[in-house]
Amino acid sequence: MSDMEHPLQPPGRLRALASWQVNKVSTLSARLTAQRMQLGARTDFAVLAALEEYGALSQAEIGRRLGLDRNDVNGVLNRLESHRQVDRQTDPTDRRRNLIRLTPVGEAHLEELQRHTDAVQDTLLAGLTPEERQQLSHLLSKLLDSHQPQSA
Amino acid sequence: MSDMEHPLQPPGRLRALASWQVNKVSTLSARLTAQRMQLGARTDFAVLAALEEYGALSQAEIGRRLGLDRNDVNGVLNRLESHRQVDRQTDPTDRRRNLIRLTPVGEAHLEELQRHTDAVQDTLLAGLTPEERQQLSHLLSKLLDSHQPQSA
DNA sequence: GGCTTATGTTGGGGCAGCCAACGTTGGGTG
DNA sequence: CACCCAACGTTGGCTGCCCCAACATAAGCC
Repeated sequence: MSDMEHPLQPPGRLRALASWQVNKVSTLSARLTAQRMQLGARTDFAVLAALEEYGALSQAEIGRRLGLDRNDVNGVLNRLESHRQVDRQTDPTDRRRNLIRLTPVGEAHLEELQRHTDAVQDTLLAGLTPEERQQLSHLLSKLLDSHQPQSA
Repeated sequence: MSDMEHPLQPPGRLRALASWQVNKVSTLSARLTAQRMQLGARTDFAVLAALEEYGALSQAEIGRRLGLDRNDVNGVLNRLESHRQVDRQTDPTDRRRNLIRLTPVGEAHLEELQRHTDAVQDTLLAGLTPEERQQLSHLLSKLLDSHQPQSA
């Protein structure tokens, strides 16, 4: 072996850094996602999932639940609405709000994205045992929960 | 209390998704970072750390070790060089390469950034016990290692 | 000598998070 | 009631990060 190729490892100051690791895993996940679908579909998936689980929501409420900025929610909805995946109409009981509703087209799209998402998930976590996956998810959940007002 | 504020939880389809969780933790980390330093300082820190640990490197090698694009490495180095934190000169043994060297100014800056980074780290992981932090870091390392050719 | 490869550089595209501002609407208070 | 404040949707813009394409130069290989 002698002094074969350098391992090309990142410096130790970074290897130990949780924020660095998380960043890398995040972009890795983005890369894997881009191989199977449009990158922006991740946000679409999140919004559609929120509507499917909670029914009609206002744009601000979507943003709060997903940790997204109001502006960005607006942009996503414009795209979804143009594809008829979502229905947008002013709330009669509060004319400031827009009530966003999932259409059948949107539901179908949600399920399709779910399949792609699951596939990405499997690829991403391929190196971990089922127990480790569960552990990782649990730790991340706990971390996120500890930062309650993760507004946006 | 009755039916106080909705929990404002994200939909279940996302809560269980490792890629979603990782994304959220990553942006959370970015937010915490932005409170203490320039956002771009994260990449500066990475580059400076690589130079400090491995000595003089070429730009391409920096990119490979950190998982950064050659172009972006170039941009960072332009900034670092303009601040005299880094020294750039063509490698006499291979005139294609630029040998990048850390200057004393750069070393000082690295240590300063290290302090800020540690503080961010503590805030980010505040909700986890030391054992959990170690576990999380270990799992993320294993995940990253399982995707060897994480080129850039 | 020619071929391929690597390197640095320039320029550009796209996504994501964020902030500021505006007009509209509701809720509350005087 | 008039008034002020808070929330909402919308527009526009900025920054960081990842990525791709192209080019000229320089090394290495046959």
